Amino acid sequence: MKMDERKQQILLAIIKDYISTAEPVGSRTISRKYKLGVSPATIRNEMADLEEMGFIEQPHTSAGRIPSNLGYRYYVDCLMQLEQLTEQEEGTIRSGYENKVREVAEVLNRTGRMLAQLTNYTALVQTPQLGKCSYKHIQLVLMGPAQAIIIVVMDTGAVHHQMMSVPENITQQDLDQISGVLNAKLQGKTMGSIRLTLIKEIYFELARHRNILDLAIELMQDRIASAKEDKIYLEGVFNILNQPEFHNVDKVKVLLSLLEQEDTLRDILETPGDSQGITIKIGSENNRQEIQNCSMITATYQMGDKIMGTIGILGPTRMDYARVVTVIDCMSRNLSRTLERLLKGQG
Amino acid sequence: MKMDERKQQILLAIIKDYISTAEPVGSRTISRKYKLGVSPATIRNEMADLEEMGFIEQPHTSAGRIPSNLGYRYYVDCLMQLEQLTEQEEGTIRSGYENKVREVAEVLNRTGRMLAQLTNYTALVQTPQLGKCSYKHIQLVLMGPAQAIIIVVMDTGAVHHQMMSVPENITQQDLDQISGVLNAKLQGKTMGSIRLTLIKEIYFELARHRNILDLAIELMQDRIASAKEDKIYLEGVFNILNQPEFHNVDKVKVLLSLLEQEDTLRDILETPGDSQGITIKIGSENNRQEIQNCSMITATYQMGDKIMGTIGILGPTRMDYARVVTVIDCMSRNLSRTLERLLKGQG
DNA sequence: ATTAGCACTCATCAAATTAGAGTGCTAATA
DNA sequence: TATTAGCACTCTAATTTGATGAGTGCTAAT
Repeated sequence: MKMDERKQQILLAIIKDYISTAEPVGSRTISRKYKLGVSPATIRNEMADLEEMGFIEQPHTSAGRIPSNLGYRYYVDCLMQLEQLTEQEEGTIRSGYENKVREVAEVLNRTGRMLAQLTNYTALVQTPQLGKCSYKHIQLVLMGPAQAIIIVVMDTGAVHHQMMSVPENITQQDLDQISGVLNAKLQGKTMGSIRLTLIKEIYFELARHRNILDLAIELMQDRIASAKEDKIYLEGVFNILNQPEFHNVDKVKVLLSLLEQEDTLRDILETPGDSQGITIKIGSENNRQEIQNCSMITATYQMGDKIMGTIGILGPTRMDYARVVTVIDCMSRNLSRTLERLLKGQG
Repeated sequence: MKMDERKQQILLAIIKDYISTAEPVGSRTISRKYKLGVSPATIRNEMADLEEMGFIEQPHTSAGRIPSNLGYRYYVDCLMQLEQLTEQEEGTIRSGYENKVREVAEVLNRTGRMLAQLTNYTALVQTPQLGKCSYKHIQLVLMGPAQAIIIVVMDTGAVHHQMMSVPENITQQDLDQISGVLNAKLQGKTMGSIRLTLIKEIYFELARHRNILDLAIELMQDRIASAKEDKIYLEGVFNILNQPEFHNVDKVKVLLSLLEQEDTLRDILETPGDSQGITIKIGSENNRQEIQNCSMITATYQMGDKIMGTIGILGPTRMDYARVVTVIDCMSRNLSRTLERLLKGQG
């Protein structure tokens, strides 16, 4: 069977209608609302074909048709026409980013809120991945008789800190000395790029403070790099409760218990390969089977030309793909631009 | 009408039964399950009295009785007998706190998770309130040609940071000088306690860097102190979906949209006066009318003898008060102890 | 003061009924 | 040959009905 022009139009009509009404679409509706110039009977025949081809399905005998995952996929790949944002929406976004911002975290936070608000779905925003950014400044600060804090500033502007124990007799001068050497050796280096030889150099220069160094380097590598690899902001979780597919509390429960764990969020956001740009995962294409009735649209954002993280929208498979793609595209560009401006130029 | 011994016992039975079953309690049930040695008819008479007194109410004519807010209040104030935690639970808590912890944030996070897990309700954990803790260390770090980060370490171990613009020609030496003066003047001072005279002293010593100072002090006072006054961790939100009173999606929606805003969380956690120890707010006693069918049990935690923040459990008014009070009491003590150990002694 | 007995109320559940949307097929039509 | 009108059929969802049973309040007996 071939996919001719008319079949495409009918499929498009079914998908558009289902996206906006959440009700199975019947032949009569199509012939009335989307004037294709043919009678319901003809549409019925075509629909039988589309069903056989796997693009649509029938919830039960006497109901209309709904798109299948394959149908959505075809729509997204071949039929979808992107929407334009309204003047007003563009304005909202622009002013959201133009507003004075000093911190990366704040920008990301705001991004999440705007995404959720503009799409009415749930937004996920991943903070920059530390492995990919480099040390800007390292500072050890004495806190108490045997305690210090190690503060690590990355070139993205992110600041991480961690308590550590130090020998009783250590002074702030000692710590300053250590900080000095660490800075000299590590500044500008990516976390991933630190080699053993470099570490040896540091130990050589600071043989006296061996045990503090052990701890400091362990903290910098393990703790800060792995434990806090990236954080994921969630925004607009309750938006999803407005969708009719989540009027059943059990489904909500499954989803919420999933979203409450950051690990799974990371899993959900992940895209196969290092795909740049926009990725759409529909239903069973998702990494988690708990969200088989959801779709995920993600985009990466970058600083300069390094991809630093991902933002995404989670909604039902019946989501408004055209709109979400437009929004997320616009937002990821704005986000990249803003971050760059924030860090390179002056905030 | 007077509240005699038997009325109390009947009220207690109703409340206990309703807490565990979520179903209206009838006279027959009480006489059978809780052998008070009287017939259902007698209990019916007493129940009519209790209803007139406002302690219980009838959802509809042919149903049993459920406790009213006033009934819960009487229970909590006069009838409730605290539960003991099991050996195992005590163990869980102890080991949860014994595990190596280096950071305040981590301890609080874990506290939230344990609270949610032990009670099966939603846990709220407020981070230490900045206004009440004092500056330990202030550091300005040059980031770029005209940008710096101000890092503020509090005596609680909390670290706050904020980007700021600085004049083009400023050097790290300048910033070190400023940091030095700020430290000398502000170390050990509470945020609330800084007086104008002190600020003047600082300006006098650093007249040269007036504009940086303006910004730094503004940031320290406004931004860090107010914007980040305290953060509130939410844990186990989806636990509440297990409660039959939230089997209706609309109610869930109201609750979730409330919990998604940190401001309202703060509002909800707030207790009238500076009440130390455990506070119970039942139904309409809550600050927000959206949670009139919920109760909130909170406890404060301290460092030394300063009250630093609040932890709380949010559940339906039909929550297991006896258990939650025990759990939260135990947790807040453990938390206070752990924080003290973490900061005073060595982590 | 307590209790047995009884009439009464009301929510809940299941079965029966109805209404309507939508289909697939067939035969007529262009 | 492609399209369409017409019609019988199917199935869901909504509504109605009736039965069930839990629970009450009242009264009169204990």
